[in-house]
Amino acid sequence: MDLRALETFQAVVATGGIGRAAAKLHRAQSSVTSRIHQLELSLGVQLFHREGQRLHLTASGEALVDYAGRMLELAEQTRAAVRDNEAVGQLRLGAMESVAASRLPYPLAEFHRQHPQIVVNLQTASSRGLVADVQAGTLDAAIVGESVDTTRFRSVPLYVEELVLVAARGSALLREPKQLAEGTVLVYHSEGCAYRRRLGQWLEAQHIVPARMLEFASYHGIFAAAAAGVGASLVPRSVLEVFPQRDALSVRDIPPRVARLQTALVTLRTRHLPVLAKLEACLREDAAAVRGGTRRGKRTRG
Amino acid sequence: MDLRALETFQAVVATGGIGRAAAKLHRAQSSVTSRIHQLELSLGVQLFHREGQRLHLTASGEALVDYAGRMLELAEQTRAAVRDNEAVGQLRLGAMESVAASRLPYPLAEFHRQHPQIVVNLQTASSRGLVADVQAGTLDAAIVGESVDTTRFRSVPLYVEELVLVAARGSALLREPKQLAEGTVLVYHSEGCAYRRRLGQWLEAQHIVPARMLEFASYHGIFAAAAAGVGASLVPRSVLEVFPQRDALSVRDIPPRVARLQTALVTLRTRHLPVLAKLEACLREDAAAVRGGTRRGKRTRG
DNA sequence: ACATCATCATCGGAAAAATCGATCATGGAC
DNA sequence: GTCCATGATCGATTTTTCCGATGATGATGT
Repeated sequence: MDLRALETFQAVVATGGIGRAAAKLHRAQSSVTSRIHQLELSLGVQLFHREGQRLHLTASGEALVDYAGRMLELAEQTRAAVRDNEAVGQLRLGAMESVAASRLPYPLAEFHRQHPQIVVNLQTASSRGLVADVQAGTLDAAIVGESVDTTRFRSVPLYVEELVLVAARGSALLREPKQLAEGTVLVYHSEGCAYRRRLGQWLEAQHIVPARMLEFASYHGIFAAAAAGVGASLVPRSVLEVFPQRDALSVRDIPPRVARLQTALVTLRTRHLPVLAKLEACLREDAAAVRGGTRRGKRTRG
Repeated sequence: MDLRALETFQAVVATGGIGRAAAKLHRAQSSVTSRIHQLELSLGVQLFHREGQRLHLTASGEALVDYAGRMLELAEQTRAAVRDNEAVGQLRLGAMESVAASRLPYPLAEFHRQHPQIVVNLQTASSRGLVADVQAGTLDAAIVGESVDTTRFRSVPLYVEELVLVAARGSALLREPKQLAEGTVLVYHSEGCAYRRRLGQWLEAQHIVPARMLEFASYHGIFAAAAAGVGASLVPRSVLEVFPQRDALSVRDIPPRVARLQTALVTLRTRHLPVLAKLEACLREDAAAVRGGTRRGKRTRG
């Protein structure tokens, strides 16, 4: 049984003749005849009763009419369903460097696995810059640690980052927050960085003014400097976890109120891309898995 | 999209690999690869994400898994449905000569159209003989004008025959029933004939004893003799209607109580043939059409 | 009665598709 | 590094599908 044979059969029934069906299907009459015969053979049943020139449906044939219609309909639905699940084009996604480094690799891989046709354009910037880019339409979506105007933006909570103080293993800087005033604080170079702002607010509330500040363009730089004993920094624990030489660093928690920072996927309410919903699904699923500690397929290498 | 391609796809998903699917389907690995590629091409969609050697379903692929299952299931149902509607074998049907001549041609043609594989073995005999044959198992079913024992037989009412008196056009025999005593009465040769019995009862009730009786083996004989002025006979109007030279005959009604005779399809309760149900359906439908006067496809030739 | 038309079946060859076997490419395991 | 498992690719072969021509059959028109 073949879908094309069913179509042929349906055409013969609809037009009431093999010749007319052949014309309708732009095929030779002999082809239609063969096809019907083959269908009858494969079903082991006579579909038409031939008396002279005219064809009449047999009981089996009448049964098949119904099922053929259903099968072809389902085939059409299948094509449509598969088509609808196929997203094409590109997706411009922005994220904070920290998120891009620690959180995104897995869900983005998953997304690409599910939608190989989508070209994901990932840019990193500060939270404020990202929100501005989404607003400007330069980005389709961004993952930020900012709270945004919910009238213009749609904001889907994703990960809760926990900020921790890090410094070289054994460094005196972590013993008490006040010690930070004596040393160098390593910060991300952009003013729009949500973590840097959080750090600034915390220090200010405690009337701590660091002796020196060093700006870095990447977390690798910050970690390298911290590990070398240059100073201390406030970083998300998730980023620290993907830092290869994290054994060279000491970590110190800070009060949860200051430490916890919600990140969210932010999109313009006016922009509705079907692809975006798929990406959002991947991210939410991953965030949920991270919260539950059961990220499937996660490979922990020795 | 092809059902075999869907099976292949399903096998690949089930076994988790093209090679294993090929083994399962007893096909070469390259064939499966081609088939999947062709399926992807025909759907215009990437079903698997190839990273290195392993295959992962894309979102489109996952959608197809569901639909492929449904399609193959429906295909199986189709095969089953068509098979179930296919009846094979032979059917031994008995009928009174009158019914066989006047009523059966159309519904039997319809039945044969619907079930070309069934060999219908039609025998004519008297009502009593037919019932005996059904009882003996020589016949699968019979159409008779008898009332039968409903504990052993199943009886489905079909046609109501109307018996009429016929004789040569202008014959005096039809003027009054009593005239029959003066002439020759033409009867069917079997004692078991329901019509003949009805005639006998009627004449007896009126204390009419025909001068002569002639037995015939067929209605053609009776009609020919009647038309030739040999005598009168009591025949079903339906048979008269299919007699070509009916213009040579005069017809006279008799009281409905005597004239009307119900025929029925009789089968043994212990015998259940699926084919028989189909035949019964054809006969009932035809009988209903005759009652309603709307027998479809009936061709009245000029 | 005869020719004509419409219809479907059959046949042989051509075109297309599916399959196979062998080989290559790639990434992981030892 | 070498093996091993896995798919992709290629050319040859087999199978399937299609076409065009021809034949058979019954209805229609003259």
